[in-house]
Amino acid sequence: MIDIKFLRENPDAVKENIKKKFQDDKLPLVDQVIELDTKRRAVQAEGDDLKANRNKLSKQIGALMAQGKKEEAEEVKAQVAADGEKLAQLDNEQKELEEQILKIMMTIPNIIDPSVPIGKNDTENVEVTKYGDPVVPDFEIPYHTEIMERFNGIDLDSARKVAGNGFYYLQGDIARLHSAVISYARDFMINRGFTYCVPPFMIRSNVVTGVMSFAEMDAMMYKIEGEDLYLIGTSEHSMIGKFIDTIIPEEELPKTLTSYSPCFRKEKGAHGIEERGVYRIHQFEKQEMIVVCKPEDSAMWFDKLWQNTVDLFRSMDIPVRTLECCSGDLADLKVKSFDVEAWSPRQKKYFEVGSCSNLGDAQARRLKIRVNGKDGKYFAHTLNNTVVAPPRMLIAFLENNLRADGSVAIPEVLRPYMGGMTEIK
RNA sequence: GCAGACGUAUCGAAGCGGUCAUAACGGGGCGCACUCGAAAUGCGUUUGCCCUCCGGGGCACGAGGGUUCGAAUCCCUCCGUCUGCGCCA
Repeated sequence: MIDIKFLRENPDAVKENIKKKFQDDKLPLVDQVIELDTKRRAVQAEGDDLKANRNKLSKQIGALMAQGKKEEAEEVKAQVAADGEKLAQLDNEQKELEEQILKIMMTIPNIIDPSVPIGKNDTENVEVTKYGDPVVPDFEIPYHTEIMERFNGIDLDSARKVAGNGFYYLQGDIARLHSAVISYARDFMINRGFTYCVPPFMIRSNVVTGVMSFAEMDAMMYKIEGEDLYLIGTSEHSMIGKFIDTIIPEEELPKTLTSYSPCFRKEKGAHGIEERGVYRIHQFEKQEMIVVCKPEDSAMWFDKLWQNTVDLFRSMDIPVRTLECCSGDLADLKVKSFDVEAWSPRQKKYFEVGSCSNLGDAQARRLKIRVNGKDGKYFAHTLNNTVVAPPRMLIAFLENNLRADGSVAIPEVLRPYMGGMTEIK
């Protein structure tokens, strides 16, 4: 969410930004919200005057009552009552206007970074850098579930019976590998100075609306029946929510946290969960990183964050590349975003395994996350990035470490987490 | 889950229908004075948001409603904390 003051003073910049995101249908909203805002301020001014008057008269009544001048007090009471209806009406009007303004402001996209490439949708995302050689071996790489099944590592049939499509049982060495990756990723981030955190896996609706847009909420979040609780779609939600309504002393920044959680997603819309296997599912586990920092530091942190994911994958010898989200593919709350993609020797292309985002002050404004600085208070900047989401990373892992004889090599760094195993066979 | 108590600034806490909200009183922090320096002492300072014709004005006592001319104070709902009982990994 952008600052309405900024919108008021720079309507053209906001419109230009909307155009860059190819959301021209939202253009009229800018003038609309300015008009509503002007009205709101007028209504507030009028209401405030009436309240000032009421406060003054109420004080007089108090004084008169104290002196025992009952009749005079009654007279003044009548005066206050006269404005009562008008005041109630103005209050209502103001509230209504504020709601309308907020609703629109929530849909106006955040101002994107000047470096973001302009493009309509994900087909126009831009490759930034490749890391490692995308090797295609001379033997055939089977579909990832097939590799898993060879080791009796997955049971999708039972999962479908128990929970439906989009769930899985991981078993044996594959399940162990899954946990090993999470543990390794956790320690990897701890070694880079991040603080490990296990957050709540459910959050209240006010946190949900603070961290994501309505569209995302509808497509992603599972609601707990009869409670004001949602299952988190990523630990980013509870980790950013941790700072709701706080004023952080400037010297405590940056907050650099790495969190573990299961993630629950409806995956409603575009691709659904038709895809076979564990690529797109309703439940997965993820190691995440988030940063809360000063505005001037967020660009620097953005680069550090995606670099962490690249380094993690490279330490397991998986080729990756970074892909920059173009303007049209960028979620409304985001200033800039990179996907980290891993190489799939089977598909002979890269596929998404992580997403790194700089939200600027958009989440902070919604959640009231402020910093107490030398020159006053300001909204913090927030960022988040996937360290690793194992089901998806297992695909990359198995495909890239599969040998011609059907065994899977365990890279050096993971062995301590696998009880010393050097391969799965 | 049941019952009771509670939620006021940075912390403890007073106020329980108007004279109490930049909030009493106390602690802490910061600044100044005294001092060679420190301690002690003294003085000062220490919430956020909205509007503004920059004179001011409004809002906020966990959150949201209600009663009232007027609510921190009375009533209702919700959230949270504590204590006891119950239940549970």
